Amino acid sequence: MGRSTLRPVLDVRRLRRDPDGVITALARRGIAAPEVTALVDLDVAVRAAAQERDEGRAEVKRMSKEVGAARKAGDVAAAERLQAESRGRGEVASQADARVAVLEEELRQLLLVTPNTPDPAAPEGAGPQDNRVVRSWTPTGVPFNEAAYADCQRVPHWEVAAQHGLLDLERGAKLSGSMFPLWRGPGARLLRGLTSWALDRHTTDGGPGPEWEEIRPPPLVKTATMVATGHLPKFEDDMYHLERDDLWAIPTAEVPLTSLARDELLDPDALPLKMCAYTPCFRREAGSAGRDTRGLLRSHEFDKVELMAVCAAEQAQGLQAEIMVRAEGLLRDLGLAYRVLDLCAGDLGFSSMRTFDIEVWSPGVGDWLEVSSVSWYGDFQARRAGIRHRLEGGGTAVAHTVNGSALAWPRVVAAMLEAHRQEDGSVRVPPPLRPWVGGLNRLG
RNA sequence: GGAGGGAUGGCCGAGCGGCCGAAGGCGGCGGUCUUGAAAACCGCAGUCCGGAGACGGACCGGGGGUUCGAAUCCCCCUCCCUCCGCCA
Repeated sequence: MGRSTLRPVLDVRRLRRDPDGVITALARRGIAAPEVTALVDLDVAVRAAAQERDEGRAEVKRMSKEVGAARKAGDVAAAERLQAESRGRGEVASQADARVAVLEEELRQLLLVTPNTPDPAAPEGAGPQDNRVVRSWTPTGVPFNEAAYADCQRVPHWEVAAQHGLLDLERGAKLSGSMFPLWRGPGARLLRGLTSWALDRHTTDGGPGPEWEEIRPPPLVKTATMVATGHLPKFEDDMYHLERDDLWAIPTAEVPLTSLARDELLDPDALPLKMCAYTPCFRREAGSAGRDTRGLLRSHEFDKVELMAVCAAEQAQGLQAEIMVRAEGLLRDLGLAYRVLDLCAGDLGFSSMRTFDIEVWSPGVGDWLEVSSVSWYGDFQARRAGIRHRLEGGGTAVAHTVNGSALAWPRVVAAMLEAHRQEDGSVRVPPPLRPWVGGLNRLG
């Protein structure tokens, strides 16, 4: 009988082969060595018990065949003697099996909450302050200078939005509570236009590489789907859960897109699987109440267009680079200054090996706002999700996954409302976006 | 919500206590034939775990049970399909 379909995460064999390497790698993100050695010890115990179980079962199988033969030969006495002996062996085997089950479950639970090892190329560091800025871009081509923004641009977007009737946060709160923005009129139109624009860009126009397939996944998913990407069990408090039907509201399209290939064995020529999806994203934001929550800075529900790829190991970093180019291309067309951060080991998300964040400058807020996070997960998620592919020379391998936002709209809109605000208070719509908002060239 | 029927390898589909890791087909790979391709014919080939290997074990939706022995029998769960009801 098989066991749970929820597999571990970190490759146990890697742990076995190179425990010191894993200890060193996880230390970079603050995991203490004893937590890793506990995993190694558990693995040794699992294998010892499994060997005992397997030997017992082999005996039972062999004897059972003899029972069949004895019966056929009409030797009832021999058959009964063998049956009795086999029964004893079977009991020993099932006791060993019970120990295996307990130990395996213990190991699995620990692995499920053990994060991925950072890529050696990820910068050293303990937290956000240590992230490295790898490049930045401004619409003028002049190096970024906070002082270069005019007074008319230094108005926070919630004021700009209120001025032009783009957002109705009070009524959003009336309907659903705070941090549930309600968009109206041209604001709603702008949001819809951005989504169509990005989807069309990624799924039809060239850009680097062949196009991405447009997907519209369900925004509510089962527990197994949330576990596959690493969002459960560790981050349960950040998720909306529908008790009655045991469904979870997705925090990002990454969740359903990754599970598209869950438990599948893919042909090599099907790779890379390149998917693009718009979805609403739901986040409880437990513990972040009052912090950076004004206007569109942080909300419980927002729209995002996501790019997600399932691929072979050697394709992963190229795809990560492609997603970066695509996400940055949108920001350039929107004329927004941005910078790219190479996240340090200590600030990396749970499942990630290497992540680049893209942040736009918000002159009204006076800060950089994260609008995209582009991550390479190695085989961490694919191992959980059971996504494998065949190899050209025969055999199989666990796939790699890569994804990134392109883009998360509320903060992009925030930056647009501020950076594109004119002397007269109106907001200029960037030309590339105009065909998607009915030719509208200004708000207000 | 009510009533039935299903879930088997990469895919489709047989099997319904031991000779079944599992017929057959499709798809894949390697040949033969061909100027080349197609067709036809012949052959090879499941996945996972442990092991240097020999080899051993697991896997027929998931979990549990019966049995010397389970894809096959029993129980529970999940999912899918059909019909009825309701409905954007």
